[in-house]
Amino acid sequence: MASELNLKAVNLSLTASTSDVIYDALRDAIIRGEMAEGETIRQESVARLFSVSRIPVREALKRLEAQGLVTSVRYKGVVVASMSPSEIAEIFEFRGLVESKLIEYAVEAMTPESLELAKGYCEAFAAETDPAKWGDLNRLFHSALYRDSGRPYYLEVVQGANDRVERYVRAQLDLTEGMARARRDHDAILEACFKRDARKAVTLTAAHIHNAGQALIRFLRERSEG
Amino acid sequence: MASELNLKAVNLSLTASTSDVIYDALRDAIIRGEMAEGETIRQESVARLFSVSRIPVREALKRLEAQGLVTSVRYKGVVVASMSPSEIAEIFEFRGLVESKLIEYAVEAMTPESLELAKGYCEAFAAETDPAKWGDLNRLFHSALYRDSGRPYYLEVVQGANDRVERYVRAQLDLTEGMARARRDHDAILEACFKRDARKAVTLTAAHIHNAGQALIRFLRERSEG
DNA sequence: CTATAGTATATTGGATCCAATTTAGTATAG
DNA sequence: CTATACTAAATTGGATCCAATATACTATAG
Repeated sequence: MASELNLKAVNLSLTASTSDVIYDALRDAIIRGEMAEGETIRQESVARLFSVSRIPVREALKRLEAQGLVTSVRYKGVVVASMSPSEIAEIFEFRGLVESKLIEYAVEAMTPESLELAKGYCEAFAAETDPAKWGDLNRLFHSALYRDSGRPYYLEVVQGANDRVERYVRAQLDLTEGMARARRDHDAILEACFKRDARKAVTLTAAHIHNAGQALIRFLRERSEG
Repeated sequence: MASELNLKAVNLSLTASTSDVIYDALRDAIIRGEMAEGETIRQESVARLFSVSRIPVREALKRLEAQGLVTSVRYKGVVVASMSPSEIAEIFEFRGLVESKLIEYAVEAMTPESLELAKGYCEAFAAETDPAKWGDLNRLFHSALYRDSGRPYYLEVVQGANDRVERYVRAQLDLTEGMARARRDHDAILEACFKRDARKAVTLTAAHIHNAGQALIRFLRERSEG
């Protein structure tokens, strides 16, 4: 009978709870840099924003805390986590280690669809003129590349690492050299993937992340001085 | 005046909330394998256990969910997460990748205190006759080795990875060959550290984790068949 | 006797209320 | 005028209550 009514079957057990919606929204806002680091998040103001009580807000905040995106002090509140240059450097180093492995595993297994997907994002990234969208396209491109790695846990960990530095990556891309460099790097990595040259893809990926990290640290140091 | 009263100064802001206590207790129980995988955790029963309301229990569960130690389905409840052999294998592979790097960074920087600490845990592990304590000592030994790596984020990630497989590692150590092998591996790794032979420590660590993973997977397959 | 519909119970998700603590503001002693 | 003690407001942590949903149970039609 459902077929007659032309209904799309959705598993209601898996629909998002209020807490989930708030978690996603806050995570997004933090990652995108829409909330300044160190800014305190008031339970009541978030609750008002979504017209709900503080209960689901608190649950969302606990999850964000577990992911390291906010830090919380009892009876004082939670603040958007901030990272020192050395912490940022460590995350980039870590990403280099893990994402190199991911691309190695993925290149061999990469399907034509994934290659086309990556190509699409790569081109969209290069063509995009709105800086606000660079971050998303950058991430979509890399995700497409790692898609066939067959390593869901690695992907989960890398996502967590990227979440923590995403706001800084976006800042770095805004630098004209940052974006130009990223475009060139992406083209080269994509080409290596098309050629099934895992070795080269690994080297390029490691260098890509390393360089982005270095440029970012330089940028942050300059900004803090000047 | 505090000095006269002979009080120990503690930062009250940092004391554990009810939610924290419950989180720690549940995490511990899950990791140690005291709760069977697939077992559902009822908010009310946990709340009664600690003589509190369900609110802090729910917050603790959200954190556990964010760490992947439980999975939750709306209106049904949360269950202790279970892992397939391939998921377990992936985690061991991942651990090999990251912990190899950790030992590499640590060996160069390792202080005499850390070496002594590791030695102490290594000996305690080898001498321990109570299988229930093997898991703790095993982890303490490895933590001591990585302590001076200067990579807090790596350590955080490795802890998360270990949390997910700890219960299986404990099962594997219970096998007589498992424990014997672990003792030998630990001795060799420790010796390499004392000799400041980073290269060797890396190789041995990678092999140690790889072998433990292999033995575990074999054990799990045998058990599921027989 | 079985399968289905309907009902009661158990459980989770969220709202509201109260307690504990911090923070901002005010008064007062020196 | 400044530093400290006190008070009031704001904020978080937790308890209790209600709503939404799932599960177990019962009755009934066939």
